[in-house]
Amino acid sequence: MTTLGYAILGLLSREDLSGYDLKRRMAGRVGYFWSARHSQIYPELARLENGGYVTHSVVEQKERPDKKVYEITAQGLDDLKEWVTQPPVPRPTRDELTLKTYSVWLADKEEAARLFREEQLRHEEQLAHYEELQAWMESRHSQELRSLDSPWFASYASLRRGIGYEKEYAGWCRWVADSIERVESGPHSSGRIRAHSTTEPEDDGATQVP
Amino acid sequence: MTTLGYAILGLLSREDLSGYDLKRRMAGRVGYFWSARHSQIYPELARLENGGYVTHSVVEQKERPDKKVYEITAQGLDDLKEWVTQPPVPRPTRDELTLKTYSVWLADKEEAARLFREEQLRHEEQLAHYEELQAWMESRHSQELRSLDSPWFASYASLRRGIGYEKEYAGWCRWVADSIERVESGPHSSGRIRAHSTTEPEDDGATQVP
DNA sequence: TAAGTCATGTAAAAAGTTACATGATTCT
DNA sequence: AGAATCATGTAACTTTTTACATGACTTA
Repeated sequence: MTTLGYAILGLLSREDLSGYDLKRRMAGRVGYFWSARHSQIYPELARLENGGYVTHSVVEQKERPDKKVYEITAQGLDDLKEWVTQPPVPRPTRDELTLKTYSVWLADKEEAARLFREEQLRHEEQLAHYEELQAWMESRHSQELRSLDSPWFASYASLRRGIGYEKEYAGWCRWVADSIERVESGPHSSGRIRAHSTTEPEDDGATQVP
Repeated sequence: MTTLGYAILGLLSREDLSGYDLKRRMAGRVGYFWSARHSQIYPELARLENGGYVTHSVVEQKERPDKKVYEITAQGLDDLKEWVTQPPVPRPTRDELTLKTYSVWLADKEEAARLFREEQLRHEEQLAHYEELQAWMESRHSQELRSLDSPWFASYASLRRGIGYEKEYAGWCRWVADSIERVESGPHSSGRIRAHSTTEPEDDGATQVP
């Protein structure tokens, strides 16, 4: 079973949904931490059904195309429950902005400052959006948030991760942008630095910087 | 040009390296925010050379196999500089632990608490490792850290991102684990909640929770 | 009437992981 | 003697993205 499969089961454990519905959930909500396009969702649903994790029934609609509504099976629910507490398979981080940062010493400083200021804004906007959701949940679902068996608690816990992530990311962007703007017209070193100096320890392949 | 290509160029802008050296850098250092296996690195180096971004020379070694040492070209350096300040292509977040959290309401609470406690530890260990590097950089390279044109500044800025990320992640794990442990033997709601209650707004496909 | 939503699929390409393959030297 | 390191590649597979494909109905 793939992680995408569990993402789908996680949604179906809360409500019965069509492939189209799942696509929309993967754009917002769950999409904040796991996303997929419809071209990935439809084949995955077929695989899940083949494996006995979900079943579907065709719902005929007037004025709208018919749809296949998927429901999680007892087996699917059991598998999902099991998976939740298994340690996640370690995936390497891939963050393009941090990678750019690693080469920012080569870049035009004005453009670099603009980049980090822009990214700071992006993350602050996302944070504001999350905080709206948080306020809404805390006001309208304060009871359920305290029950570990409620999906609202689970949603809330995930949301808190998003909030912490965006807050930290925005703050870091601000720090980088500030650092660049402060020193922008300050003292300069003489161009590129290549070939390590003698004070640097030899590379043992694991513990060195930069 | 792929992001992996720029990751390689970012390393080669600092020192000339063989494919094997690059593989090691991608395991630590740069690997903290962009990683690749050697099976991806060797073909990418060939593509980069084909495009005129790098050149190589064979270095014969006694007692060790000969190696190809790659050097960045003027064109490669220009391209890298340009790329650094371009806004990163938005990539969807994929975080398996947060996805698991979304379904944690279904899980055994004792096992769930153990999971988040373990993950907290993992992130605290990574944080400790980063903070060692930080202390080392601040003591041995305090001058270069203030120069925007120094690769040490760039490494330091990237490292600060890693520190913030791990600190926030560990803190969130602790919060989840604490939440579960505090209420573990508290009041229970009656099993699964399916089919949304009437107080929930209809899904407009973008702004709803959970 | 043009754009957008609802609805479901397939195909091709790119990116990334795991496995296959080889061979010398060095450390335990 | 066996495991690990140095060194470079290819092949197969999985995952993800982008593009192709269709068609009815609704809103601007």
